[in-house]
Amino acid sequence: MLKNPVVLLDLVNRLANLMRSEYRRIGGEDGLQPVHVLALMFLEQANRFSNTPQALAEYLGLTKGTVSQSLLLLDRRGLIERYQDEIDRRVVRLRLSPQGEAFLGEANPAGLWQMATREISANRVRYSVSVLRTILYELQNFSGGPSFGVCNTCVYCQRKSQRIHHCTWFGERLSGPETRKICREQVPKTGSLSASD
Amino acid sequence: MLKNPVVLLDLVNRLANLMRSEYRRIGGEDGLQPVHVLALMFLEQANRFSNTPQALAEYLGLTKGTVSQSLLLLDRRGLIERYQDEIDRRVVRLRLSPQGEAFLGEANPAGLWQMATREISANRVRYSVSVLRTILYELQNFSGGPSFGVCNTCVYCQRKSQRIHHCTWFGERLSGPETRKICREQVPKTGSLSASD
DNA sequence: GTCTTTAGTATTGAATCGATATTAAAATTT
DNA sequence: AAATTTTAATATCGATTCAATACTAAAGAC
Repeated sequence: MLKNPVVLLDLVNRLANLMRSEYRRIGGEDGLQPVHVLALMFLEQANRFSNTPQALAEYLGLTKGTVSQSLLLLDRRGLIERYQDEIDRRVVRLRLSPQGEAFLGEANPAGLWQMATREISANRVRYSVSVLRTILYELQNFSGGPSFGVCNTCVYCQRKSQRIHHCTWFGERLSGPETRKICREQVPKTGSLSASD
Repeated sequence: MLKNPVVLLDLVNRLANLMRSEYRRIGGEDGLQPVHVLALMFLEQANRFSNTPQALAEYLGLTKGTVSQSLLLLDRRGLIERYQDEIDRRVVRLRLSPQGEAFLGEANPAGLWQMATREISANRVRYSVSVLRTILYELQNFSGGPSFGVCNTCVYCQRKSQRIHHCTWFGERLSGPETRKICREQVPKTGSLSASD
């Protein structure tokens, strides 16, 4: 007897397995493993508070030592750049190199997914996003890690005017595009969690 | 700029990463890797047309050689049993051993997930299941593998009477409990795909 | 100024994983 | 019916991931 939440878990597992195969296929041509493709995808989306090895390790659910190795490889291949943080000099910042961006542009790891979701209405996608986001938030509550949500759905993200946003967590101004990236400190607004049934 | 389907993909990836960590934590006490826990979970749910190494390989998105190694380990640990198919003697059938069932019962790999989804209404879960199932079906259309859905949502599953179901694909009778397991040949009914918006 | 904490890296060993080759049974063709 | 091809699964091997441990360096606490 299969209860519905378990069916949902099974679907998430299986979808992730399928996409993992896709990442393997895509990365294989360049000698990259699935985890490398996932890392590049993360760096493409991470905002400036979340582009560190530590954040990536939490996102992937791996140890920082393991992730350090993967980053070494990506660095050797010239797909990412590493630079020291100005203020806290222990912190390493990561960004995609032009080659890294070119790789993502050509390989397009989400392409298969986009084809598969093409026929699904925006409403249904939005609704599912809201449900999965709730689960993610609850999961991280129980297991202690950050939830990595999109900035503009966060309680700390305040809209000051047409173009200016402000993060009350980090106490910094945010540009419009920045608020559409992924942040490790994101805490979802209750509004964005309980979409109408 | 993040489009909504990509946000959904990101959520699926991240949820799967988190659950993978959970599987690692749970299996670690018994020296099992995440992939072993996933395999046991699959065998718990697979119906009698889908309990083979081949099907497991397709489910996990790995090669059959790789999966063969994992099964060897699970067999050595006494967590699964392998037996030959009566009719096609190339085929190996797999099932959980009593120890395997005991492990899943105690470790409860989906426990964290069930806690995280406890507060989410059955409607919202059902709706999300329907959306993800559609995506899974589309994904497998593009990439060629089977979709592994629950039997009773399949076009081939015919209800003959109160208790008797019939699979028009394999041409065999199915018991009620069997129709709630996962099948590799499942093709979702259109009804179960397009839940109302 | 010492101690503790935190971010990241190096090293090592176990385990996954794919590629290739092989075995054995079934299906197909001639 | 014999030969060929296909299919399910396993064995071997080498490359790669990954965790564990130890380590360095910077920041923060006392």
